[in-house]
Amino acid sequence: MSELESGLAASGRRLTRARRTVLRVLSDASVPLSPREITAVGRQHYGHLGLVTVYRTLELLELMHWVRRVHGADGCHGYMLCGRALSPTLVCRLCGRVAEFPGGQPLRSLIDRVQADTGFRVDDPLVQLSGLCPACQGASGADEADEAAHRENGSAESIHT
Amino acid sequence: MSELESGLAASGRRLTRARRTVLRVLSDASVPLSPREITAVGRQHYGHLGLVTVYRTLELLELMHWVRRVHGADGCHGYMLCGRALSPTLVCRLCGRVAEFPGGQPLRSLIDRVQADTGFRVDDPLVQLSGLCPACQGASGADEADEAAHRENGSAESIHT
DNA sequence: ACTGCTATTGAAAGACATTACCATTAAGGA
DNA sequence: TCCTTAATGGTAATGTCTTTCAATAGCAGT
Repeated sequence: MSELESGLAASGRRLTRARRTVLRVLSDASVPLSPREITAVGRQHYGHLGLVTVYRTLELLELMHWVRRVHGADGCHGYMLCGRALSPTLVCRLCGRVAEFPGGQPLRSLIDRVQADTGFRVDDPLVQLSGLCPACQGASGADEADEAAHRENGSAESIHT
Repeated sequence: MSELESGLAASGRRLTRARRTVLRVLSDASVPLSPREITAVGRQHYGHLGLVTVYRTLELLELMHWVRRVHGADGCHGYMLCGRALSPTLVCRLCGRVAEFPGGQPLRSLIDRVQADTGFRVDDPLVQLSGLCPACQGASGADEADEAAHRENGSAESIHT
C-alpha cells in the first residue's frame, strides 16, 4: 500500500487523507466494496470522508489501474485493489470473494488470438469469471437450492452485471 | 427471430406483443441499446410499450441467454441479441459495434485451465474485450486524441463498466 | 368464436445510485 | 511560513431501476 501511495504521488497527484483512507479500506477488504461501503468503513478512520470524494477517488484509481471494478450479481458495482498484470478475475457468487488468476499467459494468448483473427485491437480486456470457489462448492446446500430456483432451465444462470 | 419467438413460447411463456417488439428492436439494432433506447425505438412499432416491461423482458431474455448485457464506456448497460455459444464479446469503444468472436475454443481452454489450476467452478464467464475495430483504427484521428486526453499515462485506459 | 384463468402489462410512485455545483479546505512547492 | 490551486464534502439535482397494483390480453378448454 505504501507502494500505491508513492505511485499516486509520483503521477503528480496530491496524496490526500481521503485518498489514503480509500486505499487503506480497499487494502483491508477481502471482498469488493461499493462506494457507499467504502465511505462507511473509511469514516472509522477519517470521520469527514465524503461519498462524493470516494466516487472521485475510485474513478482516479481505476483510471490508473490501481483499482478494478467488479460486477456483482445484484447489479451493484464493487471495487477492489488489483495487480497491474493482465489476469482474469475470479468471483465467487456465494461468498463474494475475488481472486486474480495468477497466470496471465492463457488470457494473453486468447487476446492475441482474437486480435490476429479479427484485426480488432484490444485495449481493455474485461474478463470476469463468476462461479463457485472451492470452499463454497461443498458447503452450500441451502444457497445452491436457492440459486437453482432462480434458474430457468438446465443451463447456467447468466448475470453479466 | 422467428426462432427466438418459438423458443420463447416453447419454454411455457406467453408470446406477447411487448416481447415481440423488444426482440424485433434488438434484432434490428447494430449496436447495444439501453432499456430506455429500446423503449423509444419499440414505441415506433408498438406505441404503448412500457419501460418497465422492457426491463422485465430483458431480464427474462438474459436469463434464457437470448440476450447479452454489454458494459459501455459511459457506465450504461446495453443489451444485444447473442448466440448461445460460449464466445468472447468484442466491443469497439469508438463506433460501439459489438461482435462475438466465433471460435469458442480459446476461451473454453482458458476457462478449463483456470478451473483445473484453482478448483474454481466457472458458471458465468463475462469476457468482454474492448478496443478498436479494424474500421476505427485508421479513421479516428480526432477521436483518438480525445481518448488520449482521458488517459493518465502510457497504459491503456480502463473502463470496466 | 366464446369464456375463464392467469401471466403479463404499464402508469405512477418510490428507492437508490451517481453526478453537478460551489464555497471551503489543505497539499506541497517557493 | 506563505501561496497557489488541486481537492474536498455537503447539498441539490439528475437519472436509473424497482415496487406496486389495477387493468389488459394470451391461450387453453369449450
